[in-house]
Amino acid sequence: MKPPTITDVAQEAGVSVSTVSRHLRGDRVRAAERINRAVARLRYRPSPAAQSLKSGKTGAVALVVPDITNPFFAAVVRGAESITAQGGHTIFLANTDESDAREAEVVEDLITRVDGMLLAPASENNPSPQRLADAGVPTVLIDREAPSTGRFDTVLIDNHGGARFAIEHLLSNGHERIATIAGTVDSTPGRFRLEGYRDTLAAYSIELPPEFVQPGGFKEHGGYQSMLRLLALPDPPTAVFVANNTMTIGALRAIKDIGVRVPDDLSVVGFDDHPFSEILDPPLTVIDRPMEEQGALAMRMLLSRMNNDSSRISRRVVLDVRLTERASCGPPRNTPMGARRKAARI
Amino acid sequence: MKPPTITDVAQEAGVSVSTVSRHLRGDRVRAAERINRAVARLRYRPSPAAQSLKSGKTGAVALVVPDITNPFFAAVVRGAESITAQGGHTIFLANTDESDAREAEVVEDLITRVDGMLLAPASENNPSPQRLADAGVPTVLIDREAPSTGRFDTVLIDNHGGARFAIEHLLSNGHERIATIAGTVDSTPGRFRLEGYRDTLAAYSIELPPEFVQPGGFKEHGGYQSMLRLLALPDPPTAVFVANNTMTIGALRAIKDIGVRVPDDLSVVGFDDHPFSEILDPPLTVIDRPMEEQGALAMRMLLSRMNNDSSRISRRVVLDVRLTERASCGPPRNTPMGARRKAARI
DNA sequence: GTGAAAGCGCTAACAG
DNA sequence: CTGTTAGCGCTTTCAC
Repeated sequence: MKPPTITDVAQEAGVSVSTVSRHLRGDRVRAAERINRAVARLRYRPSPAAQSLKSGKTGAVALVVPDITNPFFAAVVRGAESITAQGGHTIFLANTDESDAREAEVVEDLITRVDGMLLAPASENNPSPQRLADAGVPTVLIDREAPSTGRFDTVLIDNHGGARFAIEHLLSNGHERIATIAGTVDSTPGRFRLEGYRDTLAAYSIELPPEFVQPGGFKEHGGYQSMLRLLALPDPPTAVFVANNTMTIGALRAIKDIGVRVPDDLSVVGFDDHPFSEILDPPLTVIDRPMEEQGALAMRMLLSRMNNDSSRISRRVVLDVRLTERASCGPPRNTPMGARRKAARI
Repeated sequence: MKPPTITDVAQEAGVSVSTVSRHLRGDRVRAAERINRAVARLRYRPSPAAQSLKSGKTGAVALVVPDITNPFFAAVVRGAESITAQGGHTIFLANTDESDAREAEVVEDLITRVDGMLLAPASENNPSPQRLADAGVPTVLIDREAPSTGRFDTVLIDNHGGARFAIEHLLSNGHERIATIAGTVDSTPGRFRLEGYRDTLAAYSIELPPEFVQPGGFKEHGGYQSMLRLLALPDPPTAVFVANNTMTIGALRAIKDIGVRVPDDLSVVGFDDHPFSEILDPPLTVIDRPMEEQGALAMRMLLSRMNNDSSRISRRVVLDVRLTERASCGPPRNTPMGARRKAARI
């Protein structure tokens, strides 16, 4: 019942193991046909363990993301897979659930099992990229930078610009009391989307109370809680920029629970599109980006690193984002005088 | 720059490799402290390739699903991970995109890399489970059965009953012209949800035109197209049962595009809950099930198979589902006489 | 307790 | 073009 080995195949085909090995790896061999038959008859499958013990290559790459449920990361996976499809690399997918601790475990475990890694670190003060570098595992960072910036190939998007687009869109609708539900602030997208929010408001000389920035940790529940707090403010915002799609789901649930109307009572802009965005009532205005391309690009860069490119200079790509306007934004409602007065005081 | 081996550690600690090996696997050893220090200093990590070449075990299990984007499968993953967390098994996740061909590739590739597999086959006439059985890889099927039913441990849900709950709910609202957007009909859930629909209608002596069954292939786009076709019928249904969550998204998009109102013009019941279901307008009535439990249970069964349990009899678990009533169903609207006449003719 | 040594299945010189 | 052979890093007898 033990699986057949290359020796069994060699015997069955009446050749030596090296001939079998050569044939399997593509060399021209006389006994090709006989070997094929032997392989088929025995249902021989080469042992990856033996292969990688010998060659030092595993034939696999890992793709580690904070949240597979998020359609953004799902798209990244598709993009990455589209590149490996033809070439013979297995992709191992792993989920860290936005947790540094979980990521450390996962990376530690995968580090010896793969030839390269695509990683979207849970946070910026996260040792994983360094571990990978120390272990000599080619690594490309996706969407999030490493503490020691500049040392890794990275595929980012223009988070700061995206936030700016969102805020300016709200501004152009006449809003000033604009709040944000921020992501994990020590992650690249969380940080820059928040900075984009702040810088844009500052550029328009708008000052807002600190409670207008609510942390949502990129999780649905965080979005829900944050929106609840925002809505409970004595002087609530007339517009909210939510820094990712999962938090937006939570935020909209809170909005629904409270009975606030969008966009009449509150305008909303999300970050990252989602299949559901269009069927919401009203459809959601979002900042969108080339998701699959981000995954595909990252995989191409990784493959190139793994193949040869040992250049010391790391590449840092920043992809553009754009505003997809739907119907969740409108002019601010008439604020009661009391609210106005308080607003003026800030 | 080569990674340190167990020999390096042995040298550094001044003991033999076997002592190091023993210590690492938990045996009591005198030089424990010294070995630990050597391991740390050298940053030694055992080579999984060498370990599994020797032991025949990979320390990994695979979890292969048709669509990671689907929150149902995401929940299954969480459930499965919750079981392995403590124990030392790496989980490799893989996506087959509802494709038999892709699944064959993925399974073929993983078959030599793991000690066991959790698989949700893309369809019932799919050779993968058989391949796994032939290769002697312990396998537990999730949500979908194998052609040779009864030979595999399987964790299912009551698809037929779920469909019945949905149809009876619609019936109790006064609907008779009930259509369905079916999933992949050659997959277990697709088949039984459709049979549940048919059997329930038959039990109430309701006959409907064949166009009332539209295939959606479990994909969002399929749901969209199917709903479009349903709505374009000269005599459209007053209610629709959509056989999974992703198709429901597509169906609702079509509904929105056409301008049909839910539940006024059309009542909708979905299968499988989704974070978005609650924030839709109206919130969606769905058939719900214990998703994480399905994953956790499957993983427990797999682990038990891998550990010892070589009993020939396979276990087949069927979990209950329930109707989560929200607001997407109501009484049928007044049908114009023309429609009535045609309906009577069927 | 510990060490020496035999392989696990495969690849890549090396010598024909 | 083909066969022989030496390991890759580790676990596990087997003797001590």
